Amino acid sequence: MGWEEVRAEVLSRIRSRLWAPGALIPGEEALAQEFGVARVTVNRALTELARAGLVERKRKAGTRVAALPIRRATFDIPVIRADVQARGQAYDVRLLREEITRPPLAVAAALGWPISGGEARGAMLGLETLHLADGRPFAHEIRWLNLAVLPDPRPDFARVSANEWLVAHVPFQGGDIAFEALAAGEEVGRAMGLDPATPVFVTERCTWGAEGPVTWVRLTHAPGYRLKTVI
Amino acid sequence: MGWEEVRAEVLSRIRSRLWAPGALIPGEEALAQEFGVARVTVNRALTELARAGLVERKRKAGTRVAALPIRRATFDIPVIRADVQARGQAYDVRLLREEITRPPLAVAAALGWPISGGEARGAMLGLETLHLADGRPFAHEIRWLNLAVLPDPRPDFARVSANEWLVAHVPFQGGDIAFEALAAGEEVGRAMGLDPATPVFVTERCTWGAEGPVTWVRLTHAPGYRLKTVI
DNA sequence: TAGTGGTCTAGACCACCTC
DNA sequence: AGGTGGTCTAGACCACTAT
Repeated sequence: MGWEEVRAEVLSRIRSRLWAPGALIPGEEALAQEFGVARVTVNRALTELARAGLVERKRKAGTRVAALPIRRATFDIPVIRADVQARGQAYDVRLLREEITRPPLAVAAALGWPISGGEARGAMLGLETLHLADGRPFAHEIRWLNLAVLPDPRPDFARVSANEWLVAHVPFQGGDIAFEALAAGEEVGRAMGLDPATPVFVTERCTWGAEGPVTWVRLTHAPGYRLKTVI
Repeated sequence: MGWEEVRAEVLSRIRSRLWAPGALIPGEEALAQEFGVARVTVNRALTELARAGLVERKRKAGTRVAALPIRRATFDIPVIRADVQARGQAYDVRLLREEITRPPLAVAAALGWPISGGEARGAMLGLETLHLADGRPFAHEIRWLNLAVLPDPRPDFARVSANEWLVAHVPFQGGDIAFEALAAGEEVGRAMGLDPATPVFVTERCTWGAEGPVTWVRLTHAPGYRLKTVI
């Protein structure tokens, strides 16, 4: 009996409500004995179930079936070029704007970028990019980059996607991502050839490295875009 | 040196490009020796990195740094009541419609429900629900339930949220989930008090159990909704 | 303080895959 | 066919925390 079988057995007991939500299940030692495996094997199985959100584990308190067995899903953050090519379409990028200036307040706030009044606020590299699939607008990208992470001279972002350059060259530690539905608006609508009122799927991402903010990105996807995953 | 330290060290070598994207890194045995730990400890660390999408592991071929270090994010599928209450708002539900009839073709197709012509297609339980936060529309839910998973008599879904009843009573094995941005439309707009053209964030979920389809849900979130997670 | 989960080790066998 | 990762075991110690 391997750890996957142990996990399956425990899972089935949870689903059959033999171990109901909120209930305490036997300790690792007891389960190991019952299943005839080493304790580490049970530990591995329960750790996986805990990661999936089906049980909650606490030292001394033991393992409980989650009161509300929340489902946890994982998805890969799309890399646009790969995404387009996976659909069998031709990928192309067009750099619409590139300038060094101070970012909007909302961007600075999200990144924790100094926003103290007037001149004190630092400049960032602002990029506006249109991603094309088979020549048609696929996504519109607004990005602000911390100049400190860029070499001098900086990469030619008209030729290299900023995202791909970053993942390959800038170590980063974490960030956050948010999804929402918005109207395209004037600026993006014009760039993508959409009515400003068109509902669009928007992804916003902040990334930090060891030495502070790296980049802020807002991706507006063309109508029809669906983010899918398996649970 | 524990497995987390090993993971951190390997991660730092990847980020510093000492081990560049696509490169083969030393085997577990070699790393274990270098770090002065057991091979299992290295294994644990590398397994975690593989799960995060930073390295790719294959037997015999060894471990490689991912060519395009895809970021993988995980998020908890929101449980509406918990979601609302976590915002410090009062939660309430209103059941707008409950009927046993044949689901729309799109729903049947998504679930793999028999759609052979006319009478042959089976009926499901259709629910339309409005979730309220502090008395204001928070989300609109359209749900189709496989009658075979329900007891007789069936639960009073005017009092118990279908979602919460399901997670507590119906074993399920998997499903998929998709997010998109749409216009609210006539029906949902009326229920939520929105202009039909309002962009809304929509979640669609299919769930299967051991004995076939369990449920199909379409959640329309009120404007301003953001799905957030950390990467 | 005592009990539970978290982790480590050394050795072993196995499954898979590339060579 | 051989090398690599995947897993198992038995025993041990540690860390956290409920009591």
